[in-house]
Amino acid sequence: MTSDTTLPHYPAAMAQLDSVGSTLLKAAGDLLATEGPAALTVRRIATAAGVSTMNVYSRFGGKDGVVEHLFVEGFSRLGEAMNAGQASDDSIADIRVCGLAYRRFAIEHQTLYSVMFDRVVPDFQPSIDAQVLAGSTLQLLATRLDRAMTAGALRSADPLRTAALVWATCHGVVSLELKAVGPAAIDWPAVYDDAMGMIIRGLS
Amino acid sequence: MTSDTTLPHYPAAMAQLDSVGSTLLKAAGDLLATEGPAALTVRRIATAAGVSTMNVYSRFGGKDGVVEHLFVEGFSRLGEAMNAGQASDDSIADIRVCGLAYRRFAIEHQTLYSVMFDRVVPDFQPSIDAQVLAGSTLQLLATRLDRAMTAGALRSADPLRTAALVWATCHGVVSLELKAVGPAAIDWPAVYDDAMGMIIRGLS
DNA sequence: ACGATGCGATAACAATGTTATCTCAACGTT
DNA sequence: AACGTTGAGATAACATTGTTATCGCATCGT
Repeated sequence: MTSDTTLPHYPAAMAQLDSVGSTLLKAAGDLLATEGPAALTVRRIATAAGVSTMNVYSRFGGKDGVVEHLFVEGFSRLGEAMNAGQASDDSIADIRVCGLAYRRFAIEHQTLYSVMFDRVVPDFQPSIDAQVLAGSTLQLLATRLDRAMTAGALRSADPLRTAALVWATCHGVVSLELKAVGPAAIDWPAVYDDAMGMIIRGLS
Repeated sequence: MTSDTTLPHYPAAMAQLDSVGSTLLKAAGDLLATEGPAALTVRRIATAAGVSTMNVYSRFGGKDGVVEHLFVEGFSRLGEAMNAGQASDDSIADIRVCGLAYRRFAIEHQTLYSVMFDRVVPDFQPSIDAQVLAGSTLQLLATRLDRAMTAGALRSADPLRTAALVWATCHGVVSLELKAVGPAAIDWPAVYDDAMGMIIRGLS
């Protein structure tokens, strides 16, 4: 629903992409989604886009440039997903909705999520700008938490630091679920629900 | 302190390693710790150990075999670290000590931690046995939580599921800290303390 | 003492990211 | 209008990776 409006932190670099550049990016995204990070090779991206290998270098400066675009695009889409549910009169319920949207995004876009949060592409390090943009996703959550605090539903605290805590908790559960560490018997969706309950109770 | 005793889940494969094999493993571990996952190449491991490349294949079946050994060794050492503080009469304090030991391990062994929890080595997937062993680390935490529950310090719940929740929370905070996502202004050690407080309060 | 066997080192191979070379079409200048 | 220049893009080359094949030679059994 926010797709028709301009996102506040949307990367400027994405706007000045020509047709070949955007085709390459789309091919890379599809490749990542369908075959995983191992399929993200320069040659496969180029051939999937129907252009020659060198375009990756002239447009993006190399493989890492493509990955960085996927990285920032991932955070933009994550921000959209968390922002989908609008604010209601129940600030606690809003936080729950936000958390569930977070998990849904991670599950539905596992490989993209792994590019954003794991070091799945060797030697790739997001630029400072990209990291700042990634961090700005926290503001969404901080705003929601601040509202819950002023409404008295949560105890007062630094909203940004609290947002980091909530984010880390959600990320941790999703992360372990996706990596399948721990006994297979663990009901991770239930653990995620437990986590949201623990967050609400622990911060009240 | 448990290094002179047999660990319950210590991988049997490590016991039947000859001198060359253990030298290779040591070289790989040092390489990983000092230069990061990118330095973990078959040739560098072998030359660092002073043997020829083929030994990696005859001993471990390839690079992934070495990585799997580092993987299970990492979880064994993590288990040791979390088990270092013995049980006291304050079950809540024990849990805090356990959590702090977890963070210290992750910070002190960042690259090993990334092998254990990020997909930092392309195409490496731990075997089922290794995953089970990794999951068994949860038992340590589950035991501590169970004691706190029977002592009345925490509300009753499935200990294993609660352990998964606590583990995921700690992992999430450490993980985001190590990856430096989010604003640089965030005081992650403080967030970690917040997390432990939230856990205790949220599960009481 | 001689042949077989098997281990290990060297070399070869496929695939990766990246860089260099080369071609040729489009443009400006006279 | 013709010619030199420039620049983009494709092909090919290069270094490095994991892995496999080949070959030599020591060791063991008979």
